[in-house]
Order: sequence, then structure tokens, then C-alpha cells
Amino acid sequence: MAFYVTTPIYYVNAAPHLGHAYTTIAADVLARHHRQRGEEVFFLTGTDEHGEPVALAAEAAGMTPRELADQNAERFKALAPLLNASNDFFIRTSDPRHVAKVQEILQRVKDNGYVELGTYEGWYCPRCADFKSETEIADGNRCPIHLIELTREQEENYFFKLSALQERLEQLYEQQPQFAGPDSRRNEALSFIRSGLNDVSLTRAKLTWGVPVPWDDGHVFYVWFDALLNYYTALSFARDGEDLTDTFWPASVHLIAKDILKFHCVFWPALLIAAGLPVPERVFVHGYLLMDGHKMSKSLGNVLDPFEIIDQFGADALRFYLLRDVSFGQDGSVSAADFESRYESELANDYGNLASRTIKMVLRYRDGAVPQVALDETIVAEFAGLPETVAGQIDEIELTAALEEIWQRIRRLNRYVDEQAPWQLAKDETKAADLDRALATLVEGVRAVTVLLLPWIPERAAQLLGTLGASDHTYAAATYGAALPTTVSDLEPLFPKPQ
RNA sequence: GGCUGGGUAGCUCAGCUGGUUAGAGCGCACGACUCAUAAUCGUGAGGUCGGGGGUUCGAGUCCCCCCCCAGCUACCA
Repeated sequence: MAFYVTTPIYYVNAAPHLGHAYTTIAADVLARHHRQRGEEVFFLTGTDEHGEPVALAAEAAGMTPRELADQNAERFKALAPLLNASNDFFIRTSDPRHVAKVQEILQRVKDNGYVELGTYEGWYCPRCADFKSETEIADGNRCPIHLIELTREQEENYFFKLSALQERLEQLYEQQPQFAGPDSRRNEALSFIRSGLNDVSLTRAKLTWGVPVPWDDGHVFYVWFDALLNYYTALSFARDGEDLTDTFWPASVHLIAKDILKFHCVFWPALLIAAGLPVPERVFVHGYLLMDGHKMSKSLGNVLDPFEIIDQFGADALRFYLLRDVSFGQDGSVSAADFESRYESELANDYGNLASRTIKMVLRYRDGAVPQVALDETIVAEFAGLPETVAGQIDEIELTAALEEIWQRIRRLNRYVDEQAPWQLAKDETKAADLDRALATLVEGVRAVTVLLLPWIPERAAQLLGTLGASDHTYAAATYGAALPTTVSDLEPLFPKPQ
């Protein structure tokens, strides 16, 4: 089994922020989980470097586009290890190998008859430096933003015949219902398709910072087409001397945020169909992280700084919080106060403290030797099927639901401690067997749950498993009762509280 | 305007194809315990499930109308 997951490639014109971190973390959870299952995984992220905004920003900064791209790409490249993201490659669209592959594929799109020279004519707002569609023009033929009168402008460029693919796209959505998710996003994309597709510009004539059009050296490709193709081109050169395309294409999941839905759910499959290539299995659209119900913005000063959190609490805490607090796929609010509350009550109190109390009891009552006895049937029953349930949820990209499923067992184990009251059993020699069973049941519970948590909190989970001498991190080991540890060693608080 | 979602306890949200007294976490109040990162566990208060009609033996869950919020309505990436 091969599993190929991608993040969008991030546009180098901006600095990395929480939104980038969010998508990368989610993709990493998927990648790590599928590796646990023993699948062959490829996880791709990278940077999108062409296009007018970069060219303009470079000019303003007195540098070449390439210099600017080189400089900013480094900042995104540095983000992944900081988040503990296990990406297998980092693609840059300015890579000559990407450029060559893009030219090859788009040439094929043209050879297949999906490109034609045309004139784009439309109402143009000089202030926006952009054409306006008929539907967004304000009364009096004015720009809806600047309220100035629009002028009629023309530009010659090559068009991608998207309109010719409308039927094929509708078929795709019908035959492959999972193609776009969640359902609300699927509906959105499908209704867009059904409302009628127009041809779109494939090239730009005035710009030079882009992939040159092989059949006309006066044009470069419109940056979106060059960017989308990264998912495909990367496979051909990510590993030296090897072409991974046959192994990993089509991609299993493209993770994106909702602002780029149209490109990924409509243009992208259309382009692949036009090129005669298989379309991805799935595009999953996640929501926005909001602060106080508003989109985060620097000017409002309501930014949750991922770097600050990692610095203070570690990457695991950030990873956990973002996927725990906001139902993955929906918009949701985040805040520093929420973060601290989740960190303390769930990571420190529920989970970290469960590990502490369990280990300390084994040390205190059994000198660190885990009794090798039968596990409590009640807990066995309540853990039955858990790995399968979690895997099923992850297959549906329900990352928050999966985490909740696991967390219910963590709460259950804390309840079990109180039910059994091992400190009472320890006072009575005749209850030794009961104490043995309770301790073994708890240690195994902590272990099993921690194996499941590895994708979310890879660092601390691995640390805890080390303390339990549990070296098997595969998904088979997530089954309760699969590998009762024999000894435990002392553990510093996994998630220490601040101050 | 059209389309797609959403409006459920103080807060954040679960509630699949309609079915017993509407759930969870957090917060709050009270209590229990002491193994543990003063952590944990129990009990309780708190909701006319946006509003109004309708279908049904029965609706948060289906239909109609209305109100409010968000996103999309194409070439900014």
C-alpha cells in the first residue's frame, strides 16, 4: 500500500504563520499514522515561487525574484522540522527539474487539444490591476472595491479549455464521491462546476518570472498551473536516481485550506484529465483558524504565534491543540487562553498525570516490575476495536474525532484508577492479586493509548513508550493487550505545567 | 440576488438514515480520595435544540415560510 499526502506549496511572498503550520501538522499526522500501518508513505510540502506578486515584491526590495524566493523559501523550509513534520521532500517550484516537467506536461495538454490562443477581454480596474467578472461589477459599471469606472481592456494569451471538461468533471464527482471533502466543500465545488465553466487563461504575456511556455517564448505559464503541478512533478525527482511517480501517483490526499478550493477541486482535476493523467483520490479542505471569531490578522493583533508556543511548550503541544480544539474540516476559534486550558487540563492533567500516577504506583508497589497477569476484562472490553475505529476516522480525515475517541479511553483509565484504588489494595496482603491486575491493566492502557497518540504527539509519546520499554511503535501494537510492558522506569512530567 | 453551510446548556461543540427523562468537555457549586504534574473521581445546577407553521403514534432529527451568521459567486496568489 502506498500513501501520498501533500500540503499546498506555500507562497513565498508571505512569512510562515499559524495557518501554514496547521496544514503541515495535519498532513504530518496522516503521514505518521499511515507509516504506523506499515504503508509506504510519501509526504510532500514546499514553496510556490513564481508569479507577479513575487516579482513585484522583489523589485520593491531591490533584488531579483530568484534572490527573494531563495531567501523566503528558507523560512518555510525551516518550519517543517520545527513542527516535527516528517516530510519526505521539500519542493520549490523554481527548481529547474520542476520547470522542465511542467513544460512537458502542459505541452501534452496542448497536444491533446486543450489549449487555444485567445483574447481575454474584460472590464479592468486599473487600481486593482485586475479584470472583473460580470457578476462582481457594481452599479454604473464600477469596481466593487474602488467604485471607479472600469475600462475595457484586452490581452492575448493561451487559454486552457476548461469549458470542454465540465462534463468530465461532473462524472468525476459522481464516480468518485470522495474526491472532494468534507461534503459541504464537495457541494460547493460541484455547484461551481454545474453553474458552467469558462475557459481560463493559461499563460501570461507581460510577466517573465514563471515557467516559460515551450511553444511561445513570449509567455510564461500562469502561476497556478505551474504550482498545482508540483504534486505530480516532485515525484519524478524527489529521490535521486529514482522516479517515484508509478509508486505514489495518484496522490491519496491533498490537504488544503478553503481559500484554494476552486483551484484544487476544479482546475486541478481538469488539468490532469487534459494531460491524460489519473486524478488524486481525494482533496480534503480544512477550515480557518479564527481568533475571537475573526480571521487572524496582524493588524488586529490577534495572532496565536506558533513559534512562541513551540518555544514554551514544544511542538507536540501545538500539534495536539490545533487538531484537538478545532474540529478538522471546519472553521474554529483558537486563542492563547484556550491553548493553556487544553494544555493543562488534557495534556498535563488527564494524560501526563495518568502516566505519572501509573508509573509511580508500579515503582512504589512492585519495584518497577509490571505484574505479568491477565488484564481486567472490563477495560479489555472497553478498548476492544479502538485501533480500528481510530484508523477508520483517520481514513475519513476526521482527525479531531479520532483524537476524542482516544481521549475517552484516557479518561476511562483515570476513572479506573479511582475505582480500583490501588493504594487501598496495597495495604492488604490478601489483595495482592487484585493490585497486580489493576497495575498491569493500567500500564497496558497507557501504552496502547500512547501508541495511538504517536502521530499527534510524536516526541512525548515516543519518550513515554521508552519509559515503558515499549519499542514497538507499529499500529499492531496499538491493540490493547498486544504488548504488556515488563518494567517501567521513572518519568519526569511529560507535559510540565508552566512556572 | 443565487448557491453552500451553520444557528443545541455560561463557553466550545457531538447528536448517522425521526423513537425511551437532549449529550460531552471546559467553567461553576458541593462532596470523595490521596497513587499522581494540588493531579483524579463522584454528584448537582443549567437548554421552550434561532422563530412560526406542517407531516407523523412520535421531530433537535423530515417538509414549507421567516430571521440571523459565515463562505462561494472564477483567472490575488
